[in-house]
Amino acid sequence: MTLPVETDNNAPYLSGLNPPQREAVLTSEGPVLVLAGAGTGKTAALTARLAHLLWTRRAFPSEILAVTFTNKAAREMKERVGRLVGAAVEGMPWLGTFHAIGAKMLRRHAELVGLQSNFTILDTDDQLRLIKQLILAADLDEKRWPARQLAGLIDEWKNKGLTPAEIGAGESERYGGGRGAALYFLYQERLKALNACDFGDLLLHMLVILRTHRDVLESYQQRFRYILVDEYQDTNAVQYLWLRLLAQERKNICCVGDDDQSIYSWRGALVENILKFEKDFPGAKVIKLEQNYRSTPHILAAASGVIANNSGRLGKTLWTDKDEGEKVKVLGVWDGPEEARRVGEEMEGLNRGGKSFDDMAILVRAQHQTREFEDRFIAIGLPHRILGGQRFYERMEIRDAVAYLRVIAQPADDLAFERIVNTPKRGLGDKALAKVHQYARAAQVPLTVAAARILDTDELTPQARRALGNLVGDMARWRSMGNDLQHPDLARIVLDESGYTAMWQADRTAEAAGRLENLNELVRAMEEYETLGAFLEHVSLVMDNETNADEPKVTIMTIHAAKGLEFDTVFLVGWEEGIFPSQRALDEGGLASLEEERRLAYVAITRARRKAFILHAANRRIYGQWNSSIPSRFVAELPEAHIDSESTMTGGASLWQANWSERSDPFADVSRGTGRGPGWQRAAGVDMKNPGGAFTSRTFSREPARVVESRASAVSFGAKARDDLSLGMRVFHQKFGYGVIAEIEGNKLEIDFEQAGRKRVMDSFVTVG
DNA sequence: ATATAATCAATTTTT
DNA sequence: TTGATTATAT
Repeated sequence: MTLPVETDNNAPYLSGLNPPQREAVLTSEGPVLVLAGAGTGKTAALTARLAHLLWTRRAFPSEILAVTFTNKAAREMKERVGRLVGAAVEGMPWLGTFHAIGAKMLRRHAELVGLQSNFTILDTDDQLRLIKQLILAADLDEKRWPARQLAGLIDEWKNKGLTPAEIGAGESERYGGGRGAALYFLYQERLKALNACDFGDLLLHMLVILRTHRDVLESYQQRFRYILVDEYQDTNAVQYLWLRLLAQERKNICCVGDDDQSIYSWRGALVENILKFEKDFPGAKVIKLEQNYRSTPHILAAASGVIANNSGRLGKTLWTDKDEGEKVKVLGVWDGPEEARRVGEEMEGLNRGGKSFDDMAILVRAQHQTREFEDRFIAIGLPHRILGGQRFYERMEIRDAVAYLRVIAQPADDLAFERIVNTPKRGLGDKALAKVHQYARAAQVPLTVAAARILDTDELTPQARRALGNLVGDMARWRSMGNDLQHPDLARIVLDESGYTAMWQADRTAEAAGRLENLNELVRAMEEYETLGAFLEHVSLVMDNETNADEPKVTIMTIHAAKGLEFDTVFLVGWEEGIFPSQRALDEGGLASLEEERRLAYVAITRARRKAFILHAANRRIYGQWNSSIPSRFVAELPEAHIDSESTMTGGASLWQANWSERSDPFADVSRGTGRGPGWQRAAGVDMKNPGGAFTSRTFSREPARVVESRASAVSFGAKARDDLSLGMRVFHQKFGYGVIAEIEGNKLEIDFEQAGRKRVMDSFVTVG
């Protein structure tokens, strides 16, 4: 501390902070770990800390590294610091997400890993298409070895900070019969050839550079006098290694997080990072923020009661000076539709009582649960928005448009070229494209170059040649126009001249108008960026969509998406074993996963300011099958003194609760659906014979149901035809409706449909009717 | 080259 | 059940 304490205490950015928050702000030197419970004013402390460093001239804005996980968090921090210290934030070039900062650094040192500084950043979709090509080339069966699996594996390795050379035989065995590492290597080679990298590379390449180039590492160690990390419990191995290298020299690193809110282990986050902080940075000061400014005592007690069942916590005790408020309401209902109905009624009631729909949210465990509520709310006209669906930049039309721009900005971008070469349709199909590919491979040039050159040969059919010639000519023209045209104007011209806009104008489907609107919005968004390159960087890194808030709406979203948000009233739905905690987590990750699910429950409850509802249904339809369900074990973990229970079924909640204590493992004889494995088949077997009566099947049918032959296996018996069908019989088909059998050929039928005309169909797809 | 039929696979999600 | 993806038929 160089400045007198008094000066510090009077500083404007300290007003309104409680003592531990102040400590977190003022302890600027040395390693600091701030354990910030939910709703304890973490962001306030964090931004004040930044303001403090700047205000007291401990560092220039360019000397502070401040990393967050999401763009939203970065934006918010920028805004709030700006409010405290004025325009100085403008000069904070190193405040951003891990990936944005990684990209920024990597552009400066790209040549050290064999890239040019204008490399493209591929999104998951591009990545997957590229991997599919590799799998095809490697002569692997894509059925047995899905591209997604390899993509996931490569991602996992990158998250762990492993380059292809560092993949051991055991790891390599996880894909393609031991070819995992080799394919990872090929993938990286391919990326290099495309002058591209994926998200993982933004961090991994930089880690490699920092490790192998002392001068680069030292220059960053010198530059970053202070390092600040938000959501530290979410860091993965690469990010951790990165931070450790960068902080090694000055050791002024401040990490903020909450071990109880670690819910991203499935994408590589390591809670251990936060648990072992004191070991990593000896002499670290640990500061706990425990005063909660968000929720009522009942809500906090409910959340604490649940999370207390976890082991290995750092341990915090949240408290508040707010008034008691209402107890958490636990509501048991008969089935999913009733759950939606009750939530809707409750929300309308609150709204009549003067609460805005904006202050209410429904939190689900999995995205598909949103449907039930959407259906219901559309039916009753309750204004709502569903968050976390498709993002703006993931929409087809946006990706197409961006692909056009990428090809123009980056001629080596083969993936973008492939995407647009026949969109809109210009008669360049598989075989024409295959020729271009072949040429490109032989000549070792990008597809755009190959396309131009192949025009001089007679390889293509005349019409394909003409179509490709037009496209190549257009692209050349657009590229040269790029020099003396504003990029939004260029984009408009490209979209028009390519026929892309026309394609959607001609489209009479319901979505077409919206897509055109999106394209307009895209061009408008471009105006905010200096160059086309800067815009493309934004597109690949900043995948969030601004939701325009017009009329008040209730929000429906996943718990994951709700982290960091808060609402007056929160509805936590689907608290049933198998749904929450999710069966898959339980099956795959054992106790560790169960504890993560519990943290998820903790996050969910702590989103509520005034009132939380927790619902569970006795019956639920999952993938078309009715299943019975029992309340989540988390319901039983809620401390009784802080909840009000109600059940709309006779017998009430006590019936369920009793079930829990009577048997140590209530699932031992219950087949629950996981969607795979024999357990799923058993469950399906039970319910097929007893549709809608799942309650009975669970409680009274002790015998494991026989495995029912699925339709798929009947089909695989090939020519064996059904014996219940004959010529002239009237049958029903899902897609075509009713029709009469005109011919039977083994298991294939010719049917004259009343609406759709004559079709050939497999017999397993029709029912007698 | 495209439209249509069959098959598959269904947590959480950022960048 | 639904939707997305892939294979097949026109």
